[in-house]
Amino acid sequence: MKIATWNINGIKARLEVVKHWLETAQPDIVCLQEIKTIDENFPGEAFEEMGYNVATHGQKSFNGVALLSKIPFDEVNRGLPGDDGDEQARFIEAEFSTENGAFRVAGIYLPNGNPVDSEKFPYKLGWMERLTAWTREQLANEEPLVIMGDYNLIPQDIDTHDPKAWWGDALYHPESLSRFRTFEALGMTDAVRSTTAEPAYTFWDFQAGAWRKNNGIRIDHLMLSPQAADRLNGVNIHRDVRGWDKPSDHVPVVGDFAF
DNA sequence: ATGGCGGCTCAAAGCCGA
Repeated sequence: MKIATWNINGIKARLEVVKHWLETAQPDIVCLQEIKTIDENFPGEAFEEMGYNVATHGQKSFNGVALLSKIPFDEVNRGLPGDDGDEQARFIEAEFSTENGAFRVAGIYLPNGNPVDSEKFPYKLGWMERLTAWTREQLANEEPLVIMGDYNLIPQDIDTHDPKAWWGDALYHPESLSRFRTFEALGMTDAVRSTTAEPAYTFWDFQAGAWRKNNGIRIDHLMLSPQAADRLNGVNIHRDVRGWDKPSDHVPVVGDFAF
């Protein structure tokens, strides 16, 4: 089963690109981030015509996540628990069942957190702590769990073309990394890094010729519970998509699982 | 060399992203 994450940077501007990618890649489950629209305006019919079930957690103008799945949802939950005052749409998760058992998939758009001297940075850190708390609860179920999305986090030097330039940014900051290490220490495996030691970027800025110069960073991740990691056959970053017409600044990351 | 974008919106210039 192919399970994918992709920050599309606006569904209105990206619908044709997303449809084309779905046709070529044929993923079974996809989480989209930054749909940038309310649920009512998400073009769910376009994906239903392609055989997907659709669930969204949208928001006007900014943020917003969606799940597309060729197998039916057993249950869908929207919003990251732990802060009733958080109105940003950044989290959706669903339970699925197959003849080989149940598994859970969460799609996240983790806050950027810049600038670090603003209220956005503690919001990011708090969001990461809430994600860790939710994950700790889920792991007690001992089922395959994939938490994937735009983490807005650079795990190591190798995940950026210019570590010195990025160090101290909210995406590569000791406080952000501290929360990420705690999350990993629960037993969550970074799918890409578990299969390659090479640089493998997932984002190239629209500005400054970043794509042409391969000035990328790796911030889109599939993080796996032990039971999901056991069933990982492989993972691919579809970097060619960055070179298509009207691209997002992120590319899809696809895990292949023995579910 | 250095700077270079793109999507969103009360629809123009301002906010946001990473």
